[in-house]
Order: sequence, then structure tokens, then C-alpha cells
Amino acid sequence: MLSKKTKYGLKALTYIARQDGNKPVQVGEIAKSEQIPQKFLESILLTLRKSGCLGSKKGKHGGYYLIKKPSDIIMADVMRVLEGPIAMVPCVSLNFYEKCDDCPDEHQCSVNKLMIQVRDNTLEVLRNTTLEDLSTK
Amino acid sequence: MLSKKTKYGLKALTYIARQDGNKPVQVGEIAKSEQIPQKFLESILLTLRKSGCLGSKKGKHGGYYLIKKPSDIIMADVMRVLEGPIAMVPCVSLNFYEKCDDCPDEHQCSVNKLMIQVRDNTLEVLRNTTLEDLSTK
DNA sequence: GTAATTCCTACTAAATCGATAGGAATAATA
DNA sequence: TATTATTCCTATCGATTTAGTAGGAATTAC
Repeated sequence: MLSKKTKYGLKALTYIARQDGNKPVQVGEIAKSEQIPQKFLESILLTLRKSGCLGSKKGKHGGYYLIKKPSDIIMADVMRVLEGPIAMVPCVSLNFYEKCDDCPDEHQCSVNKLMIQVRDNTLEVLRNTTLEDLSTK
Repeated sequence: MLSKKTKYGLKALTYIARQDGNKPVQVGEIAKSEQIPQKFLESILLTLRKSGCLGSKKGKHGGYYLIKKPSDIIMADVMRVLEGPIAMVPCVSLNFYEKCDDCPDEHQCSVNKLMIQVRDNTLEVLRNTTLEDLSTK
């Protein structure tokens, strides 16, 4: 299941991308418009900012803004920040690889074999979808 | 993340598929060979049996066996039994559809749009992979 | 009748999720 | 400079899910 965190994060990014570009967008505005608990959204946008997906401006009239073109914001990257590894098992993760304790040889493991296929097909989508694709109707 | 339940279930199915066919395979044997807690595996195989993926024989010399050819056991079906919906959000699930409370129109929802793509690509794999693919090296 | 096995129900510890609370730091503006 | 609006940060919490464990009933082979 997709976490609420990821869902909210994607919605917020989409919302920001659909705005007029220059002005920072405030958390409160996004929260209200997208029906997201504001405090929760705050922490999510903070995460996105820290990971380089967003910029922010503090204080009055502050808010969040994109620091890249929507067409340069790749869903695979966003998903890794929000949801964690894209692979369903660590032993097939490209960015978060870990060997299974139990598995003596992962090249003979049926789970490994299947999950590599799933990972590759998921990545295919996530690498070729950008925020622009999400934010245009 | 793939649950341990699913991981163990897939490993057990593979183990059974690699055996000599006719004789039922005992939980204890699988558990030992695949390093799976036996009691946990019992409940998993029970689930698989109830959902029609496996047959069982009770009592002494009992155990579990395949009731279909490995090439007829589709991973999409197995995954649904063990892991639940393949879609990452209920609003794009084919078998477990549910509308989102928050989303006024899911055809304009960016999350919906992305997750349909992911679902389709994942299904592509899971529908075209069978237990035979997993159990042959 | 005994031993070995699946089947069934109930419980539990630990982790994760989805927030909430409270306030510090910063910036605009009057 | 004081006020107000905002992001930033840390801590906490209840509910749910996960990954088992425990104990025994039911069934079957021998």
C-alpha cells in the first residue's frame, strides 16, 4: 500500500506545479485545498525540501516552490524520498541493497527472481514519469 | 515492502513445485529447508490451501501438494492471496476497488494517474509469470 | 492405540503509520 | 521595533499491522 505520506506528498507537489510558478505556495493553502492535515503536510514538505525536491522561503509570505522544472522532477526520485525503496525486497534494491539473512544464494531464489522483474517494470514507469506528466491534465 | 508472509509463501510454493510431484510435502520439511518458522508457515500454507492454490492431506504422512500444473499457477493470483491487492491505492485496484474519501474526481487525481501506470506494469509481470518460471533455474 | 501430521483459535511483542502538540526561528510589514 | 505569519524542529501518542508463538483439536497411517 502507498502510505498517506507519499500520497499527500505527490498531491502537494502536483498542486505546487499547477500554480503560477514564482510565488511560494503556503502549506496552509495546500492543506486546505487538498484536504490534508496541515501539521502532517508540514513535515512531508520539509522532507521533500531536505531531499532537494523543493525549495522554501521562511517567515511571512513564505512557502514552498519548485527548484526544478516539473519535467525534470522524476517520480522515481520522489517515490524514493517519500516511500523508501522501490524494490519490494532489499535483495533486489538498486539503491538500498541488503542481502537476505536466510537466502544462501540469491541467484537461485525464486522470490529474488520475481521481484527483479517487478522492480524493473515499476522503475520503467517511475523513471519515465515526471511531475509535468502528473500536473497536466 | 513484501511481507514475510508472502516471501515465505512463495518460497514454499517453489519448494513444493521442485519436488517429485505426487507425494505431499510436509510443512516441517519445508520450514527446515527454507529456514521458515514452522508454525508461521503452517498458517501461510493453510491460507494458500483455502484459496485454492494448494491441496492438502491430513494425518500421518500428510502434507501439501499442488493441485494445478506449476505453469497454470499465476503469480498475480498468488500475490493477491498472500499480499492482498496489487494496486498501491484502492482507487486503482481492479479486484478491491474503493473510492478515496478525499478525492472529488479521481480522473483528475495525479496519484491515481501514476498508480494506474504502476499497476499496469506490475500486473504485466505478475500475469505472465507462473510458478513454473520461479521453480526452474 | 499411538504417532504424526494438518487444522483452528487465541494471544502477544514490536514496529510502523498517521497523525498531534508545542514552540523556536525567521522574515515581512506596519 | 513590535506584530504577525510562516517554516522548522522535536517529541509524543493511539491505532493498526506484522511476525510470530502457544496450545490443542481433528484426522490419518500404521
